[in-house]
Amino acid sequence: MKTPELFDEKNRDLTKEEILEKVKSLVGKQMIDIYETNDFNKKASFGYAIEEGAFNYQRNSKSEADFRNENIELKVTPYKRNKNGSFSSKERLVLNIINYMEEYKKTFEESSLWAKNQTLLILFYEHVQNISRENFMINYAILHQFTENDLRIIKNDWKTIIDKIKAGKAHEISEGDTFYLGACTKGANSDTLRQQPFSPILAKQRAFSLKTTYMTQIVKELTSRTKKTDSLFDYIDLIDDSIEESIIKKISFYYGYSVKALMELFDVNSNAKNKLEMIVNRILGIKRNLSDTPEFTKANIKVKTIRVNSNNRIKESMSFPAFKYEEIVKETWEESKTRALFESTKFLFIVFREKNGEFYLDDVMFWNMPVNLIDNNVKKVWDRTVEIVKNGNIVAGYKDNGDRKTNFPSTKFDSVCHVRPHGQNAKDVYSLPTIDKVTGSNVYTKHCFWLNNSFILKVINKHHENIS
DNA sequence: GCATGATCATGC
DNA sequence: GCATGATCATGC
Repeated sequence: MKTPELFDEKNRDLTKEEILEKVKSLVGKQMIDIYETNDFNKKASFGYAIEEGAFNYQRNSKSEADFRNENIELKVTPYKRNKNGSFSSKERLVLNIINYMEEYKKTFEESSLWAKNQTLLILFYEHVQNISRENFMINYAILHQFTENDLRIIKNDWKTIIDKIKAGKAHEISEGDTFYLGACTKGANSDTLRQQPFSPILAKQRAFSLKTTYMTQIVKELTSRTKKTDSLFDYIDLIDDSIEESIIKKISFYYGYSVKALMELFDVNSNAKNKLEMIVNRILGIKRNLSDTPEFTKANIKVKTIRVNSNNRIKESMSFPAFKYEEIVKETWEESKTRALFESTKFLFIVFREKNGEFYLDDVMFWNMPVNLIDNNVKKVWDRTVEIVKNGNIVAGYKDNGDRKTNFPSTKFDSVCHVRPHGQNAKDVYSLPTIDKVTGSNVYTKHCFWLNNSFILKVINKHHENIS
């Protein structure tokens, strides 16, 4: 095991060529190789082993980049293979901790973020289930510099975060606020709190980070040598450096057009089921789906088309991927998939309103769920759901037609969300951690969290009032 | 008429 | 075959 006096800080002054030379020798190496050839503690993280072992400088939390002469910051991060064979990033990439008391005084160019993270040397290793971490292998290394378009979006994201600090709302920062650059919680636990300059309320300690979805896009580019996906920027110009403004401006030009007129105008096949989304794609001039553009993938934006009936109601609530019963009972709320889903997703709502029997394009808005709703309403529903599953208490009884009635929290339980089936049919099931008391079965129909239609209506009506 | 259980349809 | 966005169907 290395002791500090053996480190040589001069290694932080290596030239770019020397750094890349060394990195080349690391690609294809397993953790165990790096531990052994560098006499390094096997319990250490891959990142530490590379910094202290392979590069022989002491790990630090300095505000300058690791390789200070070249201004290159070293990162080691995992990716994984999905069930369908594709690859995605396992985690967000954490950059530097945000000092709420200082960061707001700076311009982006002077920011701690930019000072340290202009150029990232990212080493990717594959995280594989059921193999010992010592055998994880570095498979890719890239010197990442932000493209001009990425940078414009990241600057805008940085400003969004800073604006929240300036408004005395550092405690309300959420990853869903921004597109590529997030502010994720970072500390010994989620209770690590810090002062903020414009409010007495202590805020969770957070770090700038590149969202998991942003990292996934990089992983996809590395792992697939084939097609490049449509870039949104091949079709639209960024206005005021913001995805948000650009898309709203382009779509809002067609406010008041009927679905029928838009379908004729953009030559959309009338039989298509997802015709509303197709219309939006055509308005933006995108060949495939808006949600498949790298920008929307990187920013984790879900596109949802919403129809408001003439009686000012939305017929359907909004569904999400089904949760796994066995998983959800093992999670804590803070670490749960459900919390992550609502915190990190940004929505693009495209609203069509019915008038005289026909739907008209009416509004476009980006939205993400405020943190207080996530940690109060959604948590309440989640807690109740977990309790029911844990106790084998899902089924409450049967209706006359044989349909089962459940104890899952309904729309009456909470104003924001509820739990309902979401599968191919009642036989589409996931296994239960506890046998259900009524059915005696160890499986149950897949369910998911749904946003209440009444809640969605409130969100879009409020937006409608604010702009008109 | 709505809430809730169930299911469809598409794409990978 | 399954995940996911979207919608149907009917008992209360």
